[in-house]
Amino acid sequence: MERTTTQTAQIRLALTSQINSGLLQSGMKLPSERELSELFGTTRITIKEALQSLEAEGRIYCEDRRGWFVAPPRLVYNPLYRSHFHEMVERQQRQASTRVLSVRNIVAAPSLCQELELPALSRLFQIRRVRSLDGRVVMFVEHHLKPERFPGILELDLSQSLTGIYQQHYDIHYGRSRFDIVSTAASGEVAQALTLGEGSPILLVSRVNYDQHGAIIDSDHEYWRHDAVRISVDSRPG
Amino acid sequence: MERTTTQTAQIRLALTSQINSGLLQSGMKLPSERELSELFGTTRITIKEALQSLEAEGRIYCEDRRGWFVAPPRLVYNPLYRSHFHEMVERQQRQASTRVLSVRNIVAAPSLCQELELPALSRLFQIRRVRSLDGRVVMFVEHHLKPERFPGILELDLSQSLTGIYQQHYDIHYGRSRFDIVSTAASGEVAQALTLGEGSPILLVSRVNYDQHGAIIDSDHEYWRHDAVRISVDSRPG
DNA sequence: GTCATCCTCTGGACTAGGTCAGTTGTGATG
DNA sequence: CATCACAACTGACCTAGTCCAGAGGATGAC
Repeated sequence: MERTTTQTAQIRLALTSQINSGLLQSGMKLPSERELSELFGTTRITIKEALQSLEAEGRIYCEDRRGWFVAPPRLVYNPLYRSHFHEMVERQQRQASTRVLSVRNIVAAPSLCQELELPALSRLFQIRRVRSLDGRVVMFVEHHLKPERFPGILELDLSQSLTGIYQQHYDIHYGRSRFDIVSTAASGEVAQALTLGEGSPILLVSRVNYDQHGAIIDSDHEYWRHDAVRISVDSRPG
Repeated sequence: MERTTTQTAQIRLALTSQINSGLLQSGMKLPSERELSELFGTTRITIKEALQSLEAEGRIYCEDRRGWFVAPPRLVYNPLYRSHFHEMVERQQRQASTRVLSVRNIVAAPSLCQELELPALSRLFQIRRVRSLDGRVVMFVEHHLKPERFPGILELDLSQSLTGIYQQHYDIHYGRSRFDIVSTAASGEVAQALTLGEGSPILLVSRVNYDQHGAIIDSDHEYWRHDAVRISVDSRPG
């Protein structure tokens, strides 16, 4: 009974080398947990632990009751530019799509009032969308807009780029922006939208956007599948 | 047998409300997994799952064979300024410390050559350090410096701020910087240095630093405990 | 051809234990 | 009073299963 490393580490190693060698390619399905447990002569719990640590590394991902898949390369994303998502994705030779989940006129939660420097009990437009990369949902985003700046926006086709709509319909251009990144866990609607289990690690990018005159216009809360993105910031853009 | 939510979710809820209410304060130890499993009438595996999801959320953290603790507030960190770590921490009314792990003259790995725009097989100074926040190790960092720019630096006291040493001894000041953030998993030395299990989620901040003339001077790879930090970037610093 | 139905495969959630290896406090010993 | 050995406690790691619900394909009625 050798114990140079743990069993979990051995399974992890075996799978990573398969991926690195190209035998398991991006998007391919791994054998089922049951098959793997037989293959490695262990229990599903041990297999699951190995799989979860590879998931944490961003090498593989899980689709609920469908199986485990090799993770595609990360999307490179600079949150300083609120660029058109589709454009950014296409520049990286990938395919993007956006789906609107809901559109509402809500009373702002306290944390939102603070974030957008609003008085208590202000109203806001809330837009919830999911964005996919090569057919896989990678981000859930919640936008909150100041209603007085965007009359009638909720009637437009919001599966387009908001940046584009702002420019074309409201003559608003982005200026400064400010963002925070925290590594946290999916829960509730976020978990559901990203088809993740409750408690899966995700990356939350919260951004407050200012217009060309320095006034706050809206905020975004982007919940990214942690393995789908590489955040890249340059203090002096080329 | 009620099944409004899962058992895991109930345990998570019970613990979060205890933390929110202040009954469990920052840094306090939770009961052991065994105690909790008795308390909630379930098995250790289920308890562990709940604990891990709270860990992913950043509410609690685990110390190897010591127990689970309530996580302290996150450090706010702007990687665009390579500020003095100690200064930054103290501005946030926290306590910082740095420990040097190793100091070496190495042959650069291919990925490093690329990152620092070096020819193949270049030599580099490598400095490895861990940094603590209020006594808890929160970050493992690996610096790679161009040797020709820093003669004799390996003989200095490297538990100080590198930024300070650069300024005082070499008259080098930071200009532009560029950084990437990916959410990944701890392994090997990183896991050990941060006293994390293999496969625990961490935040890797990779930075390339340029001097006041725009020449590359060094790079850092910072491996952060994911629950210890909030990355915060403002495109127009106040 | 279309659509509902069923059946199989998947991971999700859970039980009920076990051994091992660090960590820590306690108490005896010098 | 310091120090060292030891026992108790901790999470790490593992076994060997059960039952459930969603996803997806095959099948068959219309």
